[in-house]
Amino acid sequence: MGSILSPDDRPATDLTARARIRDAALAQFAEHGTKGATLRGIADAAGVSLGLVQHHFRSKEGLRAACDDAVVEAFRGRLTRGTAEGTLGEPGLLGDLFATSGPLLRYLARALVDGSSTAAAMFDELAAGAEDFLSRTWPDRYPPDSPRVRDAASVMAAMHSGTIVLHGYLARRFGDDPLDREHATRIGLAMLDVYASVGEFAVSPTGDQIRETATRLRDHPDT
Amino acid sequence: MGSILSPDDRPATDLTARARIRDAALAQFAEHGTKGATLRGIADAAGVSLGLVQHHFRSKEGLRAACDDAVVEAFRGRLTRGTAEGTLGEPGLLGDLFATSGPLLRYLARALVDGSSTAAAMFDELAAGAEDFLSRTWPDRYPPDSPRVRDAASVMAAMHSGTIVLHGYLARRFGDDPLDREHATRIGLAMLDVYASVGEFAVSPTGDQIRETATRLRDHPDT
DNA sequence: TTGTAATCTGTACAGACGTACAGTGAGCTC
DNA sequence: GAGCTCACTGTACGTCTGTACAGATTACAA
Repeated sequence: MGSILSPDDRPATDLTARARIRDAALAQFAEHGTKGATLRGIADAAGVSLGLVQHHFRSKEGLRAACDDAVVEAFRGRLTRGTAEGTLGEPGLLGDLFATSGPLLRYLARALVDGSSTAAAMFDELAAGAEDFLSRTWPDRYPPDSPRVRDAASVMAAMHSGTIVLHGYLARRFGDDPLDREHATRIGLAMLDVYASVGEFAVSPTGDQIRETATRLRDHPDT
Repeated sequence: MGSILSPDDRPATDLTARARIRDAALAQFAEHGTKGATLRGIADAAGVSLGLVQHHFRSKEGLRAACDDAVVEAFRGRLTRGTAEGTLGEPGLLGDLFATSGPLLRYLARALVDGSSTAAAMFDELAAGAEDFLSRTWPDRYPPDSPRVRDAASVMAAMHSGTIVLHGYLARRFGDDPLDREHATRIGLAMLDVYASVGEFAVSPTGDQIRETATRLRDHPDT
């Protein structure tokens, strides 16, 4: 049934037509966006007629909802487990996430921009995990529910999601698509490098200076 | 002429029709994407007829190119200056970037995902700046043109761009849109927080452990 | 005033889109 | 084997889209 959820080696013809349509929709939505993808294009990619797509999913919105469901189904275990273990916000999870099936992440990346409620929920879950991580690791710096931890966690979620949303540009610069399983860890390792180095920079005198300038600019927005 | 480039206080009716159309297109493209925005919707928003849009920009692609030109025009000075001063990759520039006109950044964020050559060039410029910054600040860690600095700079560019691309989610969580000038510095300050803290984490024993796991996973991709 | 170019409007058209629906055939039950 | 359900196809319809184009209006130069 899964096709994408449990990548078996069976040829595509062995899949249910319904699953084949959903997989094709996942790819088309990911590549062309919600508006750009067409039911006829999806039907062609799945090797079925336009009518069958309607028969199984009623409408375009219904098909999109089915794609959303497939994503949450695939990520549910991973996310809830991450939340339970309290490791959701730690950088390691992102690498784990990258190890997941590429098509799903590609779809999620587009859905994040096209604005689906599922993607929004996932972003919030990521931010909540980051908030928990920050508050747990540096309780004095990030008191739970403080504005500071809320801002930092939100931005952290956006930065990490950004590497998924913009994976196409990374693929172009890397030579390999980082969303393919064999190069999944490459983003994670680079992120560790960035954090280690720019982290040094952030606590350096120059970093303090930037922080002061920004703070002054925020409190006294003149010139 | 500028309208967006030099925000004067004159009412919209004082602007050239051509400039009004371009401004409306910027906003519509930013909100609905290249595919989702329609020439009729743009014409309505600008208060002109559909025919006039064609007259001034020939085609939808022509209008999009004009929007791209407006963006590079607005950013050219800023970016070249940043490159000359060698400050393009430093975190401070992002705050500077955020202080620019909101509509332009919103358009750029969408263009980055919809895939315009202009957006791609700007991403590359950002990555090149980050590469320069890393190599200049930590020459031994990031030898110029090494794979390591290339990976780190690419991911850094993606993370920073991510805060722009996903600004809608930040706006929802912040309560204020961070792309409005008065809250421009909020993202920058939060980023400094994230870098300072996660930077500590990245060089901690736990960070080393994650790095080792990821490296082993990369070199020996078995279970 | 006449002529010419630029600005601007309205209509018309071909194609692509989502959706509705009649119809076909295979499998299954009673 | 009659009846039924379900997977599946093909066609048709109304709407929306980008584009083309004729014509009206204005600005300006000769």
